[in-house]
Amino acid sequence: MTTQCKYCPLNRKDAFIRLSPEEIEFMQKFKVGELVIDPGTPILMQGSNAPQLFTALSGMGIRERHLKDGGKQVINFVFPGDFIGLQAGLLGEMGHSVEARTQMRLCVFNRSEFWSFFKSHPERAFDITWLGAMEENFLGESLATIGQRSAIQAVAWTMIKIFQRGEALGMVHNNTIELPYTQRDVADALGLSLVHTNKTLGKLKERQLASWSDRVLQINDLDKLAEIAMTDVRPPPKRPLI
Amino acid sequence: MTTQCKYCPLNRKDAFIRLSPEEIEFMQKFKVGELVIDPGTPILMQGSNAPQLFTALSGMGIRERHLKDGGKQVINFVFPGDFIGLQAGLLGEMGHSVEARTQMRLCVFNRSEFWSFFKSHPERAFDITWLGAMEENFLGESLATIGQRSAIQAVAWTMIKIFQRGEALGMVHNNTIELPYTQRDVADALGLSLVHTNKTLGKLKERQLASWSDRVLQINDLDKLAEIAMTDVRPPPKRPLI
DNA sequence: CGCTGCATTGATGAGTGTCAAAATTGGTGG
DNA sequence: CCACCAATTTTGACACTCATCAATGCAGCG
Repeated sequence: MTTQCKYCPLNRKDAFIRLSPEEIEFMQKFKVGELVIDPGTPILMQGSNAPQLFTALSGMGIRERHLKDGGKQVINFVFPGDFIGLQAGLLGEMGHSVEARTQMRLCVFNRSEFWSFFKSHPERAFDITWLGAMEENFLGESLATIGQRSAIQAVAWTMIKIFQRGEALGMVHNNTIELPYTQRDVADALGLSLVHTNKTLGKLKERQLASWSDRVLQINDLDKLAEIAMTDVRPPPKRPLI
Repeated sequence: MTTQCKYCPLNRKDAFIRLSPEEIEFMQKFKVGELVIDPGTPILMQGSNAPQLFTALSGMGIRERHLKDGGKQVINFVFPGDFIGLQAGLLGEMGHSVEARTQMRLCVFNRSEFWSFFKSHPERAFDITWLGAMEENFLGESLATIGQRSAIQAVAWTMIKIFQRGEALGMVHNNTIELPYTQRDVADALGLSLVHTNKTLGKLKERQLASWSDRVLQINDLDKLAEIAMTDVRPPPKRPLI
């Protein structure tokens, strides 16, 4: 088998808390395979009761919530190492959809074993809950962004968040990171119109703070960006890997 | 002792999954006491590493996130049965503050026992994670509200959510529920200005859909409200009680 | 009885949304 | 290699929701 957890490249990244050999062996039991999907492929659908859960091994995507009128709200961006399907596993129904934006490689777990996971390995159950709490924390910050920050503050905040996540994963080179997202994605994440998002990004470029074109985001002045966004430049803490 | 879990009035409400006598006995071991606080009292502070966690036994409050410029975002409203301090217990730091809006009675747990909680009772650990996932789900919906819905849609949505939570707790009589919140709280929850929130509530009253004055919210036409809010009138599922 | 906090109302303007079209990019097939 | 098409980015003009400012009313309270 070519999909052994002990060779999982994520476990070596310093974005994550290193799994012990025992933990790796344990996780291996739950892993039922790998899945490679193309950009645009839906991974989980809002409202669905998926039989499988995933961890993103590589590639990027988005979490989005669809509204009745056809509009959508981007909830978060999906990076390597993200656990996908927590709500399906616990609530039996996803509150949002997850869709690939690049080609992605996914680690696949059976939802039916989710419960035994909790019962047999409390440390790992704790880690799952930890991830849930982190996501809750992030969504609270996002709420504050959409609700309280102006367009330029919000866009600056988003660029910082994306950049710092990428940095922790070693995706940043020369203050530069390649992103598969469109300006529409960012607009939908911030509750702004596409046009206004575009113009706001233009302002950041004018001011030499950040420029995003040709799928590449370059951060020129992180501190000044953070000042505009009214946020700290605190890198994300190490996360457990599921 | 007057604070026995087996007499907990919440456990009889049909908003909650009934705890078995064994579970009640188990929870009793973690309970270290009760706390009664006045309106306006902070329960947990954003950024703090609280040694204690709580369950709201009675009364109401708000979760709010403070911004550097003095603004604030209300994250959610706190109702009886809500678990308070998940982030402190897991992440070691609260992402938001929690503040009482009425007098509240709180069930107090020691954070130091949180871990043994996970280790010794996986069912209860699962329940905690379930609550976290529900909160995450709700915050996603809130994001969609603030980001995508217009003022009147957002206000209608909020009234529905509050009303339905109250209903599950038996706080609704004659389509009427008493609320301790101010219009400022709602404005801060929706990222709207106080003035505009007031005027929007006025519109709902004009249209005979909902009226909120003298601390009492009356819902006249839930279905039409839901139509405006672009949402379903699905009551919240039963929750576990921690 | 004069506070103080909250609700209410009107007037004005800024920040964003909407509409429309052009420019750019990337992909595809001839 | 070019021509064409679809998706995305960019730009300008205009409209409108919502924020801000300011004043009044109203109730609770020491």
